[in-house]
Amino acid sequence: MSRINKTKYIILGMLAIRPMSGYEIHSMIKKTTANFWSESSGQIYPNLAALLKDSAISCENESNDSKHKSKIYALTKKGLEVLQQWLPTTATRHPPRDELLLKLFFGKNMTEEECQKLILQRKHKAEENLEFLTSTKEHLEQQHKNRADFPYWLITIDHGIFTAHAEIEWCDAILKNLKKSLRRR
Amino acid sequence: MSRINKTKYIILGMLAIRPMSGYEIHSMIKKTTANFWSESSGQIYPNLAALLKDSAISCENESNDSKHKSKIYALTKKGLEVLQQWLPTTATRHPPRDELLLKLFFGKNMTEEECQKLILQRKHKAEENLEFLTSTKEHLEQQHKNRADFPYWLITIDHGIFTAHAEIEWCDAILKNLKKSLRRR
DNA sequence: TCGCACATGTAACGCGTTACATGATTAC
DNA sequence: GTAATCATGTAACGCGTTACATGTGCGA
Repeated sequence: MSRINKTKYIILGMLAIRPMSGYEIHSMIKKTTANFWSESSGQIYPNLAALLKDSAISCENESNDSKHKSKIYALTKKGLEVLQQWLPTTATRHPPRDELLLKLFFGKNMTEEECQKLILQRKHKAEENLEFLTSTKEHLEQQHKNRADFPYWLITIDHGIFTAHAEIEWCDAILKNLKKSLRRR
Repeated sequence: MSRINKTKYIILGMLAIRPMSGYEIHSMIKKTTANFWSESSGQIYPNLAALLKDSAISCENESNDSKHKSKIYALTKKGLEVLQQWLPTTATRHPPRDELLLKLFFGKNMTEEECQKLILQRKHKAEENLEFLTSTKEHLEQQHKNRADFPYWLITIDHGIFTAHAEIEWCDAILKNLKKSLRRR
């Protein structure tokens, strides 16, 4: 039951921002929700077709200004209702999968140097991510401050920032412990 | 490529702790790695068979003391090598999926009360989890302090604790903002 | 002209969950 | 007796990724 296809909802949500082509939806997802949600085109196009069939979205063939011709989809009244019905329902957790933690759980079977290396990789990723999120936040505050979406987008970015900070602190804390035990040998 | 079956590795890792039955592996996973990794029996049993075929594990039918008869699996030398080869390789990220963040990203299409409710649900979950992790940590420190596994298990628990704290702080921060804007209406 | 971004799609594949089947033993 | 736990498995299903196919327009 929890394995229900949510691609439809992210499509509806994106089209609630403004009408878009499938390609635009995909790039939007990669640009804005990459930290907490991803979709592949292999999911998007079939779901667009299904939503169209259910008349949750409408489609207009547009060759906008002699440029690339694309299918511009728009949310219908029914589509908005479907979205609004889903949004307030309790968010289900899909099973967690953090490969680094799994490896560290079995860390006894590695050298401590190998452990250290894995943790450092994670730390670097978190630092990069933090930097990216911070600059995205600034950009958002400058460019889209007055959009109705703005406060909600900020919420998701802040989540990433809080999480990245925690990740870095955790890495530092356990790296310190590892160094201690490495020195003791 | 990144969709490679990791169930085999968690099985090998668990058997590196001590020989176990499939059922024990499953309960162990539910008890110890639930926060960052889960497996269903539909994954475990077929993978046990595959590992046995590859002679990465061995199997002994044991009816231990007239109790339930179960198949006790043990890691072979080859199995340990497979595990040790995998562990130090860079941990790959599987695509993230956080349904709450997705919903909040589209929060414009909800009432702020609905948003608030969703966030509170998350906060409660994080608080419960934090409590559970803290008591688990205490229990571990009392009971398993001298196991070689202990420091590594602690690392994964600490990750959960750091993350839960961050989650709670984030919830509080954005709830405060929501309340402000609710009051402004 | 070569590559990149734009643009839409399909097919294969397999991972992982859910649900079910079966049966023993223990505890109330 | 009947519910819960121990214990092992299988089958269906579908989600999601990867890879591929196809083609346009633009800039270096």
